[in-house]
Amino acid sequence: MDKQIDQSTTNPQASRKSTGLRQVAAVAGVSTATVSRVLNNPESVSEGLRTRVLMVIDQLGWVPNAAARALSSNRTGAIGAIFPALGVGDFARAIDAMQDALAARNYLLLLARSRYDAALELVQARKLVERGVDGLILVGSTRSQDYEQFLRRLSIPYINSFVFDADSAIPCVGPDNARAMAEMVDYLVSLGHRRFGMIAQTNRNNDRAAARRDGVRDALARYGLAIPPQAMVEGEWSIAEGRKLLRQVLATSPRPTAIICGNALLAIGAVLEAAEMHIVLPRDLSIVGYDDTELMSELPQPITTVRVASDRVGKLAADLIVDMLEGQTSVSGARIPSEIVVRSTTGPAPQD
Amino acid sequence: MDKQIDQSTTNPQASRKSTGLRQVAAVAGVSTATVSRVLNNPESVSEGLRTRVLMVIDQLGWVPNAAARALSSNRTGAIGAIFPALGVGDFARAIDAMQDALAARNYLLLLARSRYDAALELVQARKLVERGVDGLILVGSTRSQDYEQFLRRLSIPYINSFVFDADSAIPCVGPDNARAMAEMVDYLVSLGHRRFGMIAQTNRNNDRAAARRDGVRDALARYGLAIPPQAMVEGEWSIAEGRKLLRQVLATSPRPTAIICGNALLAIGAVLEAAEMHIVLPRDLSIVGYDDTELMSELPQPITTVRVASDRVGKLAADLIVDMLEGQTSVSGARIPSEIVVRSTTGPAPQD
DNA sequence: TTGTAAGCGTTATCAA
DNA sequence: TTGATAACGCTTACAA
Repeated sequence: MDKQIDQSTTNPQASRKSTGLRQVAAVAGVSTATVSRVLNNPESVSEGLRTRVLMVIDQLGWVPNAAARALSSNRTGAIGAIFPALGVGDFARAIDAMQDALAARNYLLLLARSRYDAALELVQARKLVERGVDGLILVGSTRSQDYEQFLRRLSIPYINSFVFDADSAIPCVGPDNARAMAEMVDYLVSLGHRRFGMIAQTNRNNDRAAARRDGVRDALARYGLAIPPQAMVEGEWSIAEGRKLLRQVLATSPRPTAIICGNALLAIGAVLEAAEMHIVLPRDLSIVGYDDTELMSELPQPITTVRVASDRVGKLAADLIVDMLEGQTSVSGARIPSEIVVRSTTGPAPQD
Repeated sequence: MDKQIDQSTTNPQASRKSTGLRQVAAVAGVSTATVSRVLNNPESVSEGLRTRVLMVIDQLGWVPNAAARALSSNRTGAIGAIFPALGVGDFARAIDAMQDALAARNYLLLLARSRYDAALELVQARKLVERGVDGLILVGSTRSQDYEQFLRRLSIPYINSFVFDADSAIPCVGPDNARAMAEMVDYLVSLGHRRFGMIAQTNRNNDRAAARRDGVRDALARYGLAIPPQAMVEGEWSIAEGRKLLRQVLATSPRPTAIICGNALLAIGAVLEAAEMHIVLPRDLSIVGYDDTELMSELPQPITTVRVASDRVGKLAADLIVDMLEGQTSVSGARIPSEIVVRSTTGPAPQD
């Protein structure tokens, strides 16, 4: 009796440890090294042993312990990404694509959110590094000194996304925000517009928004034009703000004939508010946005906007960082092209 | 000279290993156990040593290695969550709140996406468990046999979110989907509606959508009413589908006077399409949605809908799973209340 | 309150 | 191709 009861506890093989690589090795009658090789370097094991080990693994239902693996190999197979927001337009699409691309190459995506807060972003980066991510995907390219220093000391690769700078020392994957906006300005000027307003996305810790604003400013300057300070306002990311800010911009005199919005929701808000003010687009006013979400084309008045293939940003960023880790020779960034999608909110400038 | 130059490389202390807990201990003149305690159980260390150790940690810029920690303690401090989609309405809000709540309690959120695919969800769950998550937050409560078995064998806790079932053996945090819809039906019936149509979200691997549909059906049955098969259609999650399906439902005869949509985008599409068909809401037709995104109230015609505090779902789910891990006594689920938000798309049923 | 030292479950080096 | 065995960087009995 006693013996039977105690068996599971006293039997050294059974009791010592739950199923682990050691147990697999014991049952298969091979060394632990061989089991490990079957997983990480199957070609280096003879076929006979390989199939035998795989059978035992399956039979025992063994699942390797990621922590032990990470500790021993100094790699986790996880990539960290820090986004200002996760559920928002282009980021959401990029994240989906990124996750798929990483999964396809057997990496896990660890997501963090910085809320457009520089200090929080550094905290998040630290946490991800603690977790042992093998690489880091960041958004933008402008950072604090502390942050720069932290990154430089890192022994893991990282890249910038949603920006593109050919001269950057670290790889970038994204659109050229300034250029995209410059193209939009070219288009509007070609329609005869000379008086502009802008409902920009706030610049706070957002170099993409800043680049878009600069792109507009510089492009206008090339035509000898400028946006008067009162007609240049900023908001975050909401329809309500777009509505409010449109009224603000239209209150300036002389009234702009074209208004450039810094993101999709601001543009939607502006267009909806214009309708409520009985302003007819594009007869009385042209409005454009940035980012081409489903809403931009499905609302009663489809909105002219800049389209960036965010899913390509995500996929390429993921592939790039993995390439860097796996020692590909040619790892450089990529400029994701942007295009102007002309819809019904833009037309010739009204005659004075 | 030589000595100075070589110091950093030959000094055994400096060269042997990069900064680790051992080095911190050496520099602070304490044992490794004390350093560990300072991090994990600060009260058990005298104040003098504690501050000394903390200074050294800061000075050396030491970052603990999560893998080693996990291996040694058998806890990772990570919670896994699997959502059908990440960037969509209520899930996006819940994820944000979840992440904040977990961070506040020093846990990391590991996100995975199942795309409403049952097989993929099980794969994701396996991966998260391999990674060593301490707990799992799932969406819904209906799963395949394999999946159920996998979860039962797990030694870590898990919970269901976005559903509520008081009788469930495992904790649920979410709204009562059926009840929310039943309340909507009560409201519409009280307005005199008797002929209903439904643009449901597809049921495929989505027990929330199924519950909402059942909720509508059962509530109508209590009034002796039913939706004819042709007036019951389903779509995924897009404005375009909402538009198309509205036409389909309105083509049935007799024409419904009230149409219930299974999610926000379907409702928005239906309302926009109605406007294009010159159908005046709510005079000619009432339309309601589910989920209260910003768009539901900001579009030209604000839409009557069900509001669920998704951020509370996220926060409570996070707190609940951590409570379970930290051995709180009373861990039970929570029903998150829902409410009907009446806007301009609903009114008395038109007279025949 | 503090220290000693034995793991935790893998990988990877070296020999065979 | 395979096997022994020493790390990997922490946590945690147990002892002092």
